[in-house]
Amino acid sequence: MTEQDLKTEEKILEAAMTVFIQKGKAAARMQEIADTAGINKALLHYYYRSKDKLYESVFSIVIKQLLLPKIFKILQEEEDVFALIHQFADFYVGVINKNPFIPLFVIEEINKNPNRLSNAVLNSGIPIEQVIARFQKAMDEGKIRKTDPRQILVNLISMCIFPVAARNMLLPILFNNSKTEYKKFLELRKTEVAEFIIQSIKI
Amino acid sequence: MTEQDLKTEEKILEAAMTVFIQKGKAAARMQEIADTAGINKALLHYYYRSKDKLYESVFSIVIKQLLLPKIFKILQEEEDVFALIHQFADFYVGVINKNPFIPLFVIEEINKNPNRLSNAVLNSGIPIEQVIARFQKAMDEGKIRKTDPRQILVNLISMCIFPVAARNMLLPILFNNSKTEYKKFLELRKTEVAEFIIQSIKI
DNA sequence: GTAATGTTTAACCATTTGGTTAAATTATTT
DNA sequence: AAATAATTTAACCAAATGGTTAAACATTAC
Repeated sequence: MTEQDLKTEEKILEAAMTVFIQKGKAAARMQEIADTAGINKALLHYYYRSKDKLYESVFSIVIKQLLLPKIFKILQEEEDVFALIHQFADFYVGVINKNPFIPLFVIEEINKNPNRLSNAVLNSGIPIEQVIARFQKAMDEGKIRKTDPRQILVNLISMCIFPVAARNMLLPILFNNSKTEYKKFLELRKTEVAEFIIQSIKI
Repeated sequence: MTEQDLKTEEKILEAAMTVFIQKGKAAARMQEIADTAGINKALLHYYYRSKDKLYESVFSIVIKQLLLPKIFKILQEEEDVFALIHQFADFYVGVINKNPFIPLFVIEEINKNPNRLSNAVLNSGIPIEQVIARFQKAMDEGKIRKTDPRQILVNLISMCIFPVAARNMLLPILFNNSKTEYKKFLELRKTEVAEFIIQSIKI
């Protein structure tokens, strides 16, 4: 049944996501994925023939449906540079926070399969150069001080992603293991990061 | 022979480091580590009984000898907040750049063994609170604008670590796969990150 | 109701991999 | 030279794991 089909496939994908993220591809066990999905190994292979194929699917979903399209579109839509930075930080921190597994997943993938993600990004039509150009333009117009615009972009991305990727390190060290405190902290970051950057680059 | 002993043990540790970082613990193969070290599997087990023990050794070295002691001492020595930020960024970017495997290694470890690293940090006597307090003091003195000092610290760490961890993603996207360009970029970051922060928080 | 599809069970296979062992060889020490 | 330690070779084992298969059962479609 189509209805049931989707449900099971969804269940599998979510389970696979969880396990692949927690354990990494190599350490992830098909049995555990099946268990997490509430089905058995045979059915798991019935839907996704191999571990590789399953991983491929998960990766594809994470990248194509969660990361690429939504995130960077903002950069095209927003006119003002400062508003753009705000939108970006707000949305990016939000997405990452909702899917805290993404950064690690992506970072791990990057290092084991360097070309795949960068190709995906490069082929996605994401106008990185346009973003860079936008910063450049703002510099030329005297709105922000002059620096390598890539530094700004890297700073922005770093500050959005890292705190989530390093969550398990920050939690005990900075937040006494209080998850609510950490959540509040991340919530504040949505505006904080943008303000931090704007404060730094505005003239 | 003591001389040879150290050499072989060193070779093994370096090889293990390389492989563990590139592949992650689970995907790392003892055979590959042996090959990388230029020895055979039997000798590998002769020195380090098991994969777990070997990993433990590598992790211990990375954390204790490379990360913890050197990095944060600066924070105690430097008087001026701005100088402190400069020293920190300079040193941190430098260390990470020299050992670009560290961030991923640590991040992976964090997520598979959440307590170990944070315990290490907490038990290392590193005065995180003092760092926070230093920012706080600078705020009280009206030297920097008021924010959650943890935000500053997290920003600092994020901007130092992330660009290296995401190296393989940034390289093709922002630097046309030019390693020299990327290296220049990171070299500049040593001062750039500090300036970026100071510019943002100074009054 | 019957065919098709989804799902379970459970046994099974092939491969990979961590780890061992024992014997032979080479280098070091004393 | 003799003893000791380092290193290699190569065969081997046990466990884990990805993946298969076939038969039975359940559910849904037509």
